[in-house]
Amino acid sequence: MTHCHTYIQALRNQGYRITPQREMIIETLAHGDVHMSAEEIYQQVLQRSKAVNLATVYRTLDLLVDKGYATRFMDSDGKLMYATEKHGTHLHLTCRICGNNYQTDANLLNPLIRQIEEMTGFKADFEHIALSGICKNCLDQNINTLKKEKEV
Amino acid sequence: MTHCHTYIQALRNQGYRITPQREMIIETLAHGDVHMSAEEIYQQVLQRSKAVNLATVYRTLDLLVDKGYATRFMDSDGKLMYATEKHGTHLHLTCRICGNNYQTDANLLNPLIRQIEEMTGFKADFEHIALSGICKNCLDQNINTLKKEKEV
DNA sequence: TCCGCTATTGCAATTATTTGCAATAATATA
DNA sequence: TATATTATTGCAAATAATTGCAATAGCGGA
Repeated sequence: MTHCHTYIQALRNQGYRITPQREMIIETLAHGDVHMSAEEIYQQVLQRSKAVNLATVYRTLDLLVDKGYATRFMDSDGKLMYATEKHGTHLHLTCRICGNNYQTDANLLNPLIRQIEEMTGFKADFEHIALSGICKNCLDQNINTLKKEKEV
Repeated sequence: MTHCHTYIQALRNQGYRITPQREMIIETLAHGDVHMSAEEIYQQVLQRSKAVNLATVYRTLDLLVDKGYATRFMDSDGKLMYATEKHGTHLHLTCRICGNNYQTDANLLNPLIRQIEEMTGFKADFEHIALSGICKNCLDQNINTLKKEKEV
């Protein structure tokens, strides 16, 4: 059974109706890029069928997020993006000076997630986490500027 | 020197102009609740002076985020919130079944942040991290439902 | 103190996302 | 197969956040 059908079946098992729109949206998200915006998904679904509306895309994505099958997050430009667990846990590092994104080994998250479960019993979903800060490049090049920034 | 004046001085040092609007917005965010929405900040500033506009609030908050003095994040309802480092690193756990928020010891993040710095040289800002998942309560009560969810 | 430069603001328009409601359609049951 | 129930959709309106531009004002220099 393919990736997207897992979600579709799971939703059906929970009493949700499976419409052609929902199928196409889930498929597009599950088989598309690492992360996609609602508009991107909408445009791709439109190429297959006119029988879809942007509001429906948002609603379906919301449902997937509510159910834990997808994650909604803001990218470095503050834009809303969605991702499924297909690409696993993400740990992005965004430099607020140069704007570059660095991807780091998401396995670093595993101890944290495990510790939280031990301490609280909370079972975390896969996650897409973005940490903001300053990359090594900018730290090296802007040592004087940063010093001035912190002066009070 | 008080908390909000640190940011004001730092911005001034960087050549930004300090307007009465910016002062009030920064003060409200720095001395207000743990996290606030732009609208909440706007309403509070309005009580002190009519000389402010919601667009200005958003712009000032954006500037603070760009400079690393504040964090923008989505709360459990997908609503945009802002926070300063006053309340330190936050680690929220949001249950997607009951909707409850649990706050957990943010010190758990320290090893992760340290590890990232060692591996990549990336110096992370204070953060506000929200992990989605299922809390212990719901896990206990909904064991059958969850089983059904995962059936494929 | 005055003036010039230009960052910042208010306002209105634009864009992105959400919501209400009537029409449509998925699906269970007879 | 037909029907009933009601979830879901499309559409338009509403809300939340962003952007363009002329007016305003912060602040450095003379």
